[in-house]
Amino acid sequence: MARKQGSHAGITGPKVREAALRLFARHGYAAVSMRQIAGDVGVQAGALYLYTPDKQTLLFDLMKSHMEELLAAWEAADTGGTPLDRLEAFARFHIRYHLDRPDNIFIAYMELRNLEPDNFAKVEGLRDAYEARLIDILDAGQADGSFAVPDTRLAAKAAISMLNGVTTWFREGGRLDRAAVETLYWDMLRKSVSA
Amino acid sequence: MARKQGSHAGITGPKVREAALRLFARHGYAAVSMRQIAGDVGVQAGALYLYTPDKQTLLFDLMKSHMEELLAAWEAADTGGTPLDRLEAFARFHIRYHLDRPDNIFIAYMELRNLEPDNFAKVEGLRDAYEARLIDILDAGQADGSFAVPDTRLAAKAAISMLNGVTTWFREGGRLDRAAVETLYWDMLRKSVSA
DNA sequence: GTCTATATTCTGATAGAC
DNA sequence: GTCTATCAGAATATAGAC
Repeated sequence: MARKQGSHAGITGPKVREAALRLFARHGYAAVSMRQIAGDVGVQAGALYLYTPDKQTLLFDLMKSHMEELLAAWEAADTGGTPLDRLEAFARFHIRYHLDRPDNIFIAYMELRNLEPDNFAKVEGLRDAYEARLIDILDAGQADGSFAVPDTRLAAKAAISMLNGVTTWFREGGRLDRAAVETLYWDMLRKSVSA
Repeated sequence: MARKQGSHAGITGPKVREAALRLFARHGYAAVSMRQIAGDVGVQAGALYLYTPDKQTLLFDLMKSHMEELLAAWEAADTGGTPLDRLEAFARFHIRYHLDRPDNIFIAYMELRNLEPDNFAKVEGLRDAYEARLIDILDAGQADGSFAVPDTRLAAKAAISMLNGVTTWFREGGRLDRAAVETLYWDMLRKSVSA
């Protein structure tokens, strides 16, 4: 990365990232111009290039940061216990984390195809690492008989797809509140892997 | 729609739609230029405007057609029976239909944000109509005690999210074949709504 | 039914003033 | 650290020849 690291670490750098995240999530990477991002931040288009070498790197940095923070947050949230305990912790963590950051999950799952091959491979690796945490839990439950999951790799993908879906429809102040949604999803997930 | 209906109904019209579908699914609506579509079909960019009034209408027509065909196909596939029978039919139909048309579901769920408000409302209405078919099945099962689904609207969304996920990772000739995938997903869905 | 040519606007990115 | 000015190319869409 050719960005001048730290030397412009004022307030504008983070604002550029925030604006890019919001706009990419809302309209898609390809549909958003550097001028739009600049306008949102309140600077001219040329000024963006003080904070990122190019548009592609801006997207990649956002996705990479998101996945790394997601992984670190789960490591911190995983308190151990029985496979069932851990699966519940995972489900509730995943929903809560993503409802707090709807823009992040949007770009993490929808802009993969706009990454250049090298960047794609790196982000996909991080995503696989996160999925592997869930597979480990399912394997443990399958081994001790608390789950009946014939294919834990497929089940992990199915579970994450289901949980991710919540961000596409949940709206604050709607028919169901966060706690209710969290519990309803956990209830379905728990039963779906039950013995 | 200002397109000259039928008068150019040779072979190029369908080819334009096929190329647009494939390219939009692969790279995203905003990232694909009319020149790329034209190049893929083997005509010049200007010639596309004989088959569509503009790029936006091309996207909208693809999404609308897909949703209408999906609805009609399910109406034909729904053979009735117990709620459990119908849910199994729905799950297997949905997976099979979408694995046969990966490009369609890709744009149907990822390009909504690129539709203009009027077009968005129409496509969302069709999507809601499809979802309503699943809600009906869940309601019936909840009423006769064969399912335990406290919130059928949320459950329908969760189920469709889970089933849709299959298109993001399934590859022909991979570790699992279609029949195995279909059965594994159905098994999870069945348990997730079980009493 | 497709072509070439073109109008107009926008794109990502850079140079250099202040 | 942000500005203005600008480059070179690509975007959608149209006009009119054949």
